[in-house]
Amino acid sequence: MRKITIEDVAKAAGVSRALVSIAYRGVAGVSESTRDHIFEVGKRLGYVPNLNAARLASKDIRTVGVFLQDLHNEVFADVFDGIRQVIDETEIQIVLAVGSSAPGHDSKALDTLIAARVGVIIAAGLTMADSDLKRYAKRTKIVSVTRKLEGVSSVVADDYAGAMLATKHLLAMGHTRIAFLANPQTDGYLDRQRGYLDAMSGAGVAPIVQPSSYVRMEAEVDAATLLKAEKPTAVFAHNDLSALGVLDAVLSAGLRPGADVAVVGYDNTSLSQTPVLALTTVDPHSHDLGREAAKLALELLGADVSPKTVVLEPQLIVRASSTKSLETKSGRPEGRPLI
Amino acid sequence: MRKITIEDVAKAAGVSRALVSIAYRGVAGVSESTRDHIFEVGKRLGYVPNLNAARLASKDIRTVGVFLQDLHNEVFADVFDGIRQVIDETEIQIVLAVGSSAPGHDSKALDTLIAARVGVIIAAGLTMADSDLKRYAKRTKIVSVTRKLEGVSSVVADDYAGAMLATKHLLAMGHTRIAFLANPQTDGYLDRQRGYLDAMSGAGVAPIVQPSSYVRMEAEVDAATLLKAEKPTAVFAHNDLSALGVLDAVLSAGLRPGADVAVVGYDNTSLSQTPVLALTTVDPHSHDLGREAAKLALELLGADVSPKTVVLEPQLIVRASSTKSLETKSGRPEGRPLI
DNA sequence: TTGTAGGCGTTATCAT
DNA sequence: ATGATAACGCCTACAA
Repeated sequence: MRKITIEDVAKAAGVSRALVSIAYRGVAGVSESTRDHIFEVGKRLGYVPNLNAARLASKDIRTVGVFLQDLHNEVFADVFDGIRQVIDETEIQIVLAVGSSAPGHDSKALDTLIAARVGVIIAAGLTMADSDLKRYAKRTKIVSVTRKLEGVSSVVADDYAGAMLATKHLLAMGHTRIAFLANPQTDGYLDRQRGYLDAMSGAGVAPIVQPSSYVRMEAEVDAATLLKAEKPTAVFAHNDLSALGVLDAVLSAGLRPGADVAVVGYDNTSLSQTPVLALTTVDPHSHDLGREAAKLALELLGADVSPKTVVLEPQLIVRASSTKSLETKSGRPEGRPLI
Repeated sequence: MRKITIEDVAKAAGVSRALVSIAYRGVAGVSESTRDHIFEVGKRLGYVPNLNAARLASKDIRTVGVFLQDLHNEVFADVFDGIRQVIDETEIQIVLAVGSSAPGHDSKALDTLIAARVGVIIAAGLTMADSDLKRYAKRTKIVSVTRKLEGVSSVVADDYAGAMLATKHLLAMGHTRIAFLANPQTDGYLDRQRGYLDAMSGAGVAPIVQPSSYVRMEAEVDAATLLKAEKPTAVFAHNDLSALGVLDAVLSAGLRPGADVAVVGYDNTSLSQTPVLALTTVDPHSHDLGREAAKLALELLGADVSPKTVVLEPQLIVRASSTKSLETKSGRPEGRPLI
């Protein structure tokens, strides 16, 4: 089955290749009648434009590249939904590249996007070093999502403020032994930790920081260590996935989440929204981050806009996992306790 | 900053374009010394091969397209990991396209892949009609994952057997009022329901089927309806995400999962593995499905292999959510009860 | 091992 | 509104 090309359609429709191209791109320059005719012929022949040829020939790129750090973390699915919602309203195409929980995978993914000659890259969750990211930004237009860097257009939630909210919530609940389960210190995401530290010192309470990772199982182990060594009455995890690990550790220790140990996550993934887990968390509005990033990317695509940063206000979502008074079994509007 | 091309590298290195091409493709035909020299020059100039041009020019495609139904369902992340593990060992590129929980999105995604002229498509979780899928299979080489269809190469777990295992497990636990929370009847995935039905009729027990969807929130509502109307002592959900909804509904009804109502899911996503949820489920070995699919795709890429079907044996994973005897608070090897 | 030249399927510029 | 014709950057025989 030979691939049919624009020429086949042109010949069959009795017009030039140029007209077929114009018709399929949806730009002005064809009469309605011939356009309809071209489409009819094209459909009959089963013509599908060759994107490779199109991208090679076209000057102004009609493609945005999207990088997502990890498909196992639903945050990135939320971000992607936002991106797609905006992009789908245009004629622009998306090329997707994904990393993994392993570091170093992200520069490989960016390389793929660059090799595809996308007009702009929306990168969500980069963990490469600042210097590397800046080097990439020099070669290509980049919109960084969730990761802020001077000189690079970025769309972020105010993680510092979000972490403040979460920590202050725990302080207000009367906790004094509040631990922070941290992400790797080298990944460029330290605002949550800073917010926690400043909220703690602002209240004159000693901080407890337990280093951990992005993997739930490791978070569980680290949380178990933490519980045994520090006996905190509250744990604030750097994201929802890790918070799940904390819940596990709390249960394993024979304690009751929400009652004996308050647990707070970050991201407001659908996981935390589940009544079974009822995880108190901070909502960075991931979907909106994606939307904003896409809008910014579209601007970038058109012209050379100077770097811009969009910051969204996070929101604290209080659920049963951090609410001691909720330890009874009675029904409640915002979720249910675990125990 | 003008994009630098293969010609720039050739000129700077004092060789022909062909040699540079050969060098970068990693095929035989260059002396080691000149290859090193070419790479050195290329790196200095910041040369990145243009994939669009490469794909346009090359006869034998070095690209596989991957379609994933829904980024919000971790099963597809597992499948993708398996695919990538195999593909990453080759020089072959992956082009990714994703659908959504909304139907009809998948044919659009496949179109993108076809437009990118990938050599073969690995499609995980297609929900289009059989007839549509067959039509696509006529135009392009397709490996269907999780969805089996005659005449199309596919890699699947034996869902019928898996559902049998799950249902028989519940029967063995002494349940007689076992309900099945079903996926949409139009999506091409009915084996799980068939397995359930046959296991039930085999035991001479009346089945209870509650239609539902892929969205957790809807599953929760449907499960609530089910609990009230049928008062089942066990619910087998078509996948883990829906099972989570069932857990929610059970708790909302003031019942205890595992003790009052046994809950079983399907997929063995990391969600179900979490001790907090401790969800009994069926493991379709998603990662292996991805691996097998990738291997098959690589074969297809090389030659015109006739359609082949790979079937993996699923495995029942028993956890606390379906084990009545686990309703105490004592420690246990496989997870912990919810209550 | 190295170089030459034609072609891949579009887009874009310039006429008409 | 339509058509002719260079690019676009790379691959691939083929020749040397």
